Amino acid sequence: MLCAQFQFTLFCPKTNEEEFELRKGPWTLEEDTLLIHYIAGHGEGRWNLLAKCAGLKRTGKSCRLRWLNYLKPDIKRGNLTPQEQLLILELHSKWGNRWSKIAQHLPGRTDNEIKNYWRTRVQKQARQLKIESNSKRFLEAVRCFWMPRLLEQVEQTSSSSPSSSTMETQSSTITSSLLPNHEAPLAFSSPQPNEKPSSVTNSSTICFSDSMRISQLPEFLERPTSPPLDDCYFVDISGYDMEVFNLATMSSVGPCDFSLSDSQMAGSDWISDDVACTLWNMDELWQLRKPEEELGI
DNA sequence: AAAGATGGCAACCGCTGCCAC
DNA sequence: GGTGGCAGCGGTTGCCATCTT
Repeated sequence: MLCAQFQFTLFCPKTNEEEFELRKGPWTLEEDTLLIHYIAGHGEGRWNLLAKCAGLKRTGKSCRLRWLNYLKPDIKRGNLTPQEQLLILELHSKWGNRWSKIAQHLPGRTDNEIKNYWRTRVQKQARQLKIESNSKRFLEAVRCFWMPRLLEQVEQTSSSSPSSSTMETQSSTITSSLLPNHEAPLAFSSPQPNEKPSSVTNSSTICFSDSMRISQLPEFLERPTSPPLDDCYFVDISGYDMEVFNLATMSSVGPCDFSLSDSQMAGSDWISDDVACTLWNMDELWQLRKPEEELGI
C-alpha cells in the first residue's frame, strides 16, 4: 500500500497549491480523456491521488463518480430493458433504496442510473396514483399491474430470441415467486375483431371515462367515500392515466386479466412492437382515454 | 415562433463506515 | 481509543432537451 502510494507520488507532477483550483460541473472531453488514459495506465482506486496525478483539477470523489457512472468500459447505455426493470422493481421491494446493492445485480448499470430510474419513472407513477411510492399499497400496485406486464414482455422477447440471457432467467424466476399466488403472468385478453367498443361493460369490467366505474376495486387503489352504485364505484380519475381494465380476477391481489376494446387498442398503439422494444412504463398501460372516444362520439 | 413547464440525467453534497496510523 | 483520510452510498440539485401552450 505504502509502495503503491510512493509509486504514485513519483509519477505525480508537482502542483502549485495556489494555482490548483478545483473544477466543478460537467466534464469536458479533455478531462474524460485524461481520466481514461490515466486509469488505463495505473488502474483505479486512491481517487484523490489519482486526480492529482492525472492532472485533473477535480476531487477524487468527482473522478470516481465520473469513472464509475460514465466512463467505465462495461457501462451499458440506453433504456433499461423490461428484464432490468423487473429486477429493479423486485429487488427494490426486497431491499428498498439500496441502490448499489440493486445495481450489483444489473451488470453494466450504475446505482445512479437505477436511482434516477426509480425517481423519475416509478415515483412518477406513484404520484399519479396518489400513493406513496414506498407504501405497501404501491408495492401491491406494482405487483398487480406492472410486474405482470413486464414479465409478459420478458417472455415475449425471450421466446422471440432463442438465446435467453442469465438475467432473463433470473428475473423470470424471481418474478414468478413475487407475483401473487405464483401463477402465470398477467394475461392481456385481446378483444374479438367484431367486438364493439363499449363504455358499458359487464360487472367484472372497469370503465374509465369521466369517472371510473369499478365493481371490484383492488385494495391498493383509493376507494371513494361515496356509497357504491349498482355494485359499482365511481372514482374521479382526472389525475390518472388509465385504460379500460377487465378486473375479473382482481378482487384479491392476484393475477389480473385486463381487456381492451378495439378502439382503445387502436387509439393507444397498445403493445406495439415499438413499445415492446422500448422502455415500458405505466403510461402505456394506463393511457388516458378521452371521454368522447370512450363513448364512441 | 417563443416562452414556460416538465422530465431525464449527470454531477454534487453530506453522511457513514472502514482502515491505517 | 482517538483521529484523519478515503471510499462508498443515498439524497439532492441543476442543467439541458423536449414538450406544451
